[in-house]
Amino acid sequence: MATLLSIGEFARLTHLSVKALRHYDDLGLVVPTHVDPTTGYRSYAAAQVPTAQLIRRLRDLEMPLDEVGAVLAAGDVAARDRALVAHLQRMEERLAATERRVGSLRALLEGRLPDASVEYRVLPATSVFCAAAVVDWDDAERWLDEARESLEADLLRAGVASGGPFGAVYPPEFFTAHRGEISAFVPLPRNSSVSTTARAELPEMRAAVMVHAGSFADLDTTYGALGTHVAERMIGLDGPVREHYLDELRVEVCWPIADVAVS
Amino acid sequence: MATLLSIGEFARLTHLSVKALRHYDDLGLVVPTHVDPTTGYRSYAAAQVPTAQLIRRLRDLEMPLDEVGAVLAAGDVAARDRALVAHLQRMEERLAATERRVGSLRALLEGRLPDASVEYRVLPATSVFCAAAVVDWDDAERWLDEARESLEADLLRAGVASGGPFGAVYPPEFFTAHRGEISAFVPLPRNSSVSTTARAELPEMRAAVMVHAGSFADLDTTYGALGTHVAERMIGLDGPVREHYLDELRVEVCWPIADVAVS
DNA sequence: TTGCTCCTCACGTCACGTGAGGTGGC
DNA sequence: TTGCTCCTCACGTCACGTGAGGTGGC
Repeated sequence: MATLLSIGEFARLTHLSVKALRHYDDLGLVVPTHVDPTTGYRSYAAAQVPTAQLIRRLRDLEMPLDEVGAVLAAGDVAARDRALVAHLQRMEERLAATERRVGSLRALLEGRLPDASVEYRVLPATSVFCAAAVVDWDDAERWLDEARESLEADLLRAGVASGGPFGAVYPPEFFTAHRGEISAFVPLPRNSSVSTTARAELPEMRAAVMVHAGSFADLDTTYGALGTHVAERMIGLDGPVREHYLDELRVEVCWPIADVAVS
Repeated sequence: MATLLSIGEFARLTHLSVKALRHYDDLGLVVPTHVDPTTGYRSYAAAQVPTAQLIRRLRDLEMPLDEVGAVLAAGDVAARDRALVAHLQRMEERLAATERRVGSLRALLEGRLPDASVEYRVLPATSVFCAAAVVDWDDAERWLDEARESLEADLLRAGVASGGPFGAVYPPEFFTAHRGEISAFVPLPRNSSVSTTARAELPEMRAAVMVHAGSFADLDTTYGALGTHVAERMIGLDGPVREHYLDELRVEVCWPIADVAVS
């Protein structure tokens, strides 16, 4: 004879609102043990309190409801813990991103803007190992990290050293629609003869180049300075932008420009 | 002769999506300096880039758009900085809350549940200084802190010491609808004769009492244990719950029960 | 002429919250 | 009989994203 609780009582015990509980019922996350067929009144068992407490904690940590469902449905403790650890890791990443963004806001307010100079350059056609995928704006950094690892593993397998810094190509849609096909690449040494499916050729490109130094959260200021420079001189093209990741702190941004450009 | 940029170019310079830019135009946050009357094409000035960069940073930090608008419209730097500092402070509070919640999740998963015992007690009618307001669930902790400060200031002004721990009364709706009229109170000494508008009488109350020790993020587990205890014995009433804040770590939760209850 | 960017609705997303309008149990 | 809790739609919120369907400039 289990103790049954009305939805209002269950709400008070679990600190979940009645509206939230009905929503979780609709989604099948916490289904009342009994529903009166004529009135529709929900009755919860006291044994359902721990489930509700878990959901509340996961939601407090902003886990999406479909992932909450996966956690609840996880057959064994190991599968459940994997999902939980993955979420906690994402939260930590977001936390670190927030700190960088606070720094970036401070930098902007204090007028610490990039003062690097613009240089015109012809990037020669280059053989590369390349990985491409349609990626959402917010997933780009994560994807890029993975692509880098994968490409460096390819280099190792092929037994060649890289012929230059890791980089990526971003098409216009990536900036306008915050989603587009990014290509990540590692240059091969000149005259390298490896041939795998990952091998590709980057075409020659005339570019206005600016080196961004500092946090990636500030990268837009370099885009602003470089893009404004190019727009004022009316030499910009609509083509893809190339970035070269020189080291932890410096990114070379290469903005496509017309042939006519001179320094 | 300022440089004009199409919405696509402006998007690439600022790292804001075209859809977001149109949204900000609709809200009047970044209005293009020129809109073609026949085609509706938007043209942005290079001078609008810094505004866009500020918005991007504020949005990255999850500032709501109406507050962003207030920041942009702030007449002087002092007003702008007040709004920014207020937001950064809220972010820090949320960050601290997240850490507490991670701890709370760990505690639940590791089975570190409250094992305090339930005690039946008659809380006598009490004279108090009282502050009440309709408060949303998420604002409750902040409101309670303010109320406490204000009530303690009242005590000082009246020249009396408190007659017991600070506390609050929560009506059923507060738990079921996550919004309701909370009353915060400080007890007055017995036979105190101060009379101000803030003075009120808390009625006598029969209660099942459990002391919660630990983080407030875990308070629901005590509610679960206490509420289950009361429900199993069918002695619970639908009245308001009273909490007494004994010290930084301990809260006394008083659940209303029927007269018939005995231990 | 063909793409391409750009335009404006209208609707979708996510996790509920907010009423409207109505019914059963004490 | 009167409140009270509970019920089910239907729509609102927030900051955009996702198409649909269409037009101007090179």
